[in-house]
Amino acid sequence: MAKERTSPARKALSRERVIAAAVALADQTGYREFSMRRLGAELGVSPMALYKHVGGREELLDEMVDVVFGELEDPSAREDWVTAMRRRGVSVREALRRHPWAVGLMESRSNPGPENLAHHNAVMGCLREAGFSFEMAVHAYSIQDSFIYGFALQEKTMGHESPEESAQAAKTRGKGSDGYNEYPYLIEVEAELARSGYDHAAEFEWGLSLILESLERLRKNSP
Amino acid sequence: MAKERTSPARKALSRERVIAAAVALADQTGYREFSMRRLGAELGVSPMALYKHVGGREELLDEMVDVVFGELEDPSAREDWVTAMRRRGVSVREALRRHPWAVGLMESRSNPGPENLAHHNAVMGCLREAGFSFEMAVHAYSIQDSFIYGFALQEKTMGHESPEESAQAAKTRGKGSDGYNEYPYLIEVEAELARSGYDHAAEFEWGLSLILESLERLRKNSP
DNA sequence: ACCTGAACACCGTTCAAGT
DNA sequence: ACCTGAACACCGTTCAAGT
Repeated sequence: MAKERTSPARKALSRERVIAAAVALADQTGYREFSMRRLGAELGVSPMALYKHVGGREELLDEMVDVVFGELEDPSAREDWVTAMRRRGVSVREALRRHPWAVGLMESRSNPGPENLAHHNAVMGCLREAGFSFEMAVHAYSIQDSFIYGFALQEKTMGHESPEESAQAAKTRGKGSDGYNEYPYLIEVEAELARSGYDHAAEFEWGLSLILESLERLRKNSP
Repeated sequence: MAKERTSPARKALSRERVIAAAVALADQTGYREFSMRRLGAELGVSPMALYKHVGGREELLDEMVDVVFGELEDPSAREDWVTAMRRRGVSVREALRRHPWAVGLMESRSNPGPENLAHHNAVMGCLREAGFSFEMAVHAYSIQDSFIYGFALQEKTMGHESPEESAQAAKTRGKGSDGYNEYPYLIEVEAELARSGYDHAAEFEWGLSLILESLERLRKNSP
């Protein structure tokens, strides 16, 4: 018999397997708990084995971020630009809810991966094809992504509660917070949120719509 | 002579001195390099001495973030709400340029400090007094902060270059990037940025204005 | 070729000990 | 009352050694 695996229990490591396991580990444990050593343990391997496949922590993070970019909706479809952008915006928010560790990272990697480049190209293409000038397309891209990533940042903090859950949270928070007495408008917020809750998805779509409709108005009123 | 300082060289530690030194250290070295041990060294003291004054790393970060909130412009002034909000928005961006380590942290601290609460109360108050309904004021607050913090996040990545510097950067980046050939719209971006550069301040104010003017339109057209 | 152990230079934090 | 040293349980990463 020719060359045979001596320890057959574990599948051989590969770059793809390391990256996939890294994303899964970060999804489960969060960014704070994610480490090379834990990832090694998760794969049943010494931490140093990883370095034969991924170069280092920073390079691995680059790859993980590109996995998330790969999950975003491609706006190149032939719909009108507003619904194309709305859908891709919603898909970014949803991807960042699945992968909260990616929130501060999507726009902070200094060497973007292929999925990242392809997505940026597709968004810019969608806007240019819709008739935006170059300057306007840059503005439109900037304001959308600022809103989307900023919203994701805030939502990450406030948690993934449903409207009902956040109403309950606000109610119990209101009890102990005597320190709020100097802040009448914050008391109103707590009281109203305790009544009706806070619907993150609805808030996101309200903001995204305002931005897209304003951009569409500008697009229509230009040469 | 009564009780006298035995080691006079170092001023005595205090909560305030620790917090101020922490902000200064983070400003200089960035979030990545900031640590309790380095802060101790900076203050000429063992790392463990800090724990008599600040409870721990997380509590210290809470206090540092509240220092930044204390630097924001108070929108309670009696101007019209649009310029009040515009000014406070600009002041948030500027504060986050002075303190880039605070970018992911402003909206992610789970127990807000007094400056944080006072600022939120003032913003909400400004919007309510301007005639926004409670629901609309929440929308208006959410979309503004999403945009502002998201913009700061992106700007932090791209660096604090002047328009001229970023033009130069885009030019040299364009040379080596043969991989961009599949992405025609990205090539356009690189080419245009190499010509005109990218003015972060102008981009920020364009986006903020679009949001504020859209909100003002909604406010005027309501009961 | 692929993986490992020991080591290095770091973390935050606890706790008993010093003054 | 305030600070320290040694220790614990972690990091990312290098490098010589194993198979």
